[in-house]
Amino acid sequence: MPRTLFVTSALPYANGPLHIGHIMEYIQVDTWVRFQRLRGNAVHFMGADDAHGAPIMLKAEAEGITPEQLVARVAADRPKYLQGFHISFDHWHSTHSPENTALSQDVYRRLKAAGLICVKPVEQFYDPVKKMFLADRYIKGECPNCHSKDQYGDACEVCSTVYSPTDLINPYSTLSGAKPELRTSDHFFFRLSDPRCVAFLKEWLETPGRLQPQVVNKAKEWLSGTGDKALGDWDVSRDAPYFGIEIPDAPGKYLYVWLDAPIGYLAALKSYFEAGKARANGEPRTFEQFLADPKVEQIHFIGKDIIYFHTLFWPAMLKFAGAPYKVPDHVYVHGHLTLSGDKMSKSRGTGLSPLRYLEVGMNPEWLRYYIVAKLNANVEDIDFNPEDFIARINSDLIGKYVNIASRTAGFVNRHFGGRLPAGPLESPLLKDLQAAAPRIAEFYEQREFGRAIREIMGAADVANAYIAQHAPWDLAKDRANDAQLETVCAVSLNVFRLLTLYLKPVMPELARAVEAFLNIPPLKWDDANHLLLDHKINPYKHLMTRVEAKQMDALFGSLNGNGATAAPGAPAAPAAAPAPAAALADAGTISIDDFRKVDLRVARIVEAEHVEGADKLLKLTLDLGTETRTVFSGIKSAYDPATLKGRLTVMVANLTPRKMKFGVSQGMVLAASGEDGPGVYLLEPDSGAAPGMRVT
RNA sequence: GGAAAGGUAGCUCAGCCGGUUAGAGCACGGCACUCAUAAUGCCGGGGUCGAGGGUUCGAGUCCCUCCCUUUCCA
Repeated sequence: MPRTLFVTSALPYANGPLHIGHIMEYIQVDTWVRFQRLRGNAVHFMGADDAHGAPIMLKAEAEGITPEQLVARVAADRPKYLQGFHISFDHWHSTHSPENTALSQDVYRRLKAAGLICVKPVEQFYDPVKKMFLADRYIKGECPNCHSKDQYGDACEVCSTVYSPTDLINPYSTLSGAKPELRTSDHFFFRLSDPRCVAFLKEWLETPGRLQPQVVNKAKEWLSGTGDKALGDWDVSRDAPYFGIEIPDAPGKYLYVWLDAPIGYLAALKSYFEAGKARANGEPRTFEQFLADPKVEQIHFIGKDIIYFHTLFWPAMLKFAGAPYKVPDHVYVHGHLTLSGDKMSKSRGTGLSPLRYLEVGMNPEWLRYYIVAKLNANVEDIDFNPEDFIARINSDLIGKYVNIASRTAGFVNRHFGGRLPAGPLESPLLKDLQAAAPRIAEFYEQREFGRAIREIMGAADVANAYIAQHAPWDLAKDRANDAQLETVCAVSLNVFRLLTLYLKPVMPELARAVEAFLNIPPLKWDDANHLLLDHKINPYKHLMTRVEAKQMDALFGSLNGNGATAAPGAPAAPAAAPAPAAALADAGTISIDDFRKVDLRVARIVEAEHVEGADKLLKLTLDLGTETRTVFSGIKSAYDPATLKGRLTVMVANLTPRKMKFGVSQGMVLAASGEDGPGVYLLEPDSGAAPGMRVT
């Protein structure tokens, strides 16, 4: 009996392009989904942009466009990535959509009717200039503990003290610079602490097989916390102005983005049904019928950073909204991707750019294979290591797997007119490999991808030893050996066919090429039960190329070259320019798109001060028009802080913030300097430029 | 400060409920082979399994303490 699966990946925030972390998750889900399809299960794989919230509203404002325009622009960018890495979503939608508005308001009304929404006054900082309430991250001030300046409203990055924004000394809005005032406003809360919710969640969490054990432990920690760790009610409203969905019957109040975001899963599904795509995919029922069916498995893949929302709020929301809403059957959590052991920046996506990966012409299936080979069912981070990547791809895929076909297909074409014999093939090797199908399937099913790959590559090793042992090149020297030669090649190519099937969830395009080579219809999992005999194959063309070190250089070039070694916050980023002529020759060229990635802005130095204990750094406070930044810059030798105040300069505004001994540097200012002689010269725009202007 | 996960060969990782000389792939050395876009096969060197205690006939595997990494929480 085939299963029916409604599968989602986490919705990416629509304030910027997809980064490698998203791609890693998509590769995991896509592999699992493709495996399910191969097995004959019905899969409806949904994705969408998470389009609401203050950050998007403010970013759009800073760019002088509407939030709608911003999310539309970001959405237009998605297919490049999804198609590029062969991610087979059945539908992609947005939380900024009529479907999501209707569903979110519906869920809200039902929760309210169930008595699970309450109103409480909340006192919060308000920006009188921007005329809006401020989330903690938009408030800065002096740490009440260590008195470091410019600390965020939730915690001090210097002394790690945690406090609330109201504890800050001399707080200011990072949006306008204004002094925020405390104001009170009514907020709506989802009563997660209601005994009904707690009882339900306990049961939901403890259902065997639903969640990974580590995830259950984590969620239960939150659920059963006492005292100040007790599970609190969830503030689900925000005051206007807010880019989001209006709360029914509450003018000026909007649903918090985290309420409508997961409902976006359902909105995508609804849109998919209404567009007729579900029907085209073999699902005749309506959206409501489908959703309400307890046999439909609702499965969410997410990263470990959002366990909280998906194991507490989300199931509780669905449960108490009632039919046709249904609680998730599974939430599968994965770890993050690190780059040679270093954490990648989530927001900036530095490190490994998926777009660059595609642009330098690297094969997307290499990355799919590499990531899948390292994934397991645990909530563990996996590491991307360039040398390891090259070794793994070249040795596993080209040296072992593809090589099996490459080294035997020639004989079949030269000696037997491209025809495989009628058999039967009595081969323990093939028998074992066929017998491995259920085991490998179970590994895929359980998301133990690394084990599946080990099993598959182990078989490839055996096959190569088999070929070496039977030496078809020796057999080919004498026609008397034809029968044996034919058998060796037929066994080898049948091994290759089975390995291709087992790898097909990971490398669909390669599998397609192999199917063309073998002249067969698309492989399904059940095809492991029989062999390919008495069959004409096509001439072999090589199926996959090796990774070259220079491709990795191209992928990471700009990072390994100078960015990683130059002290962030220091001026002149490209390592203290040597002889200019040489530097120009060595630098290579970049595209205009590469250049556009650098967000250069005019900034006014509103504050410049010495840093105690630092012999090169000055601490600069920069006004960017819409916000202020703190930047540590190595220009102490050349400038007296007093002379810098009020001057305009140019800064890199989208540089990953870097924690330094003295605080966090949120960008860098540009300055010229000679080879090793003295002198650092701060850049300054011509008169008329204003803080926040882009430099292009 | 509390919690979780992890720390096994140069690199990336396996090692189920404790059991004999700790494994694989890559890298490295030697040999073989030449069908395959130098791919493949065989052999080999290489690990005090983070440190220190303990339980046990026996511990990488269980218990305690500590160190390091990453993450979460207040």
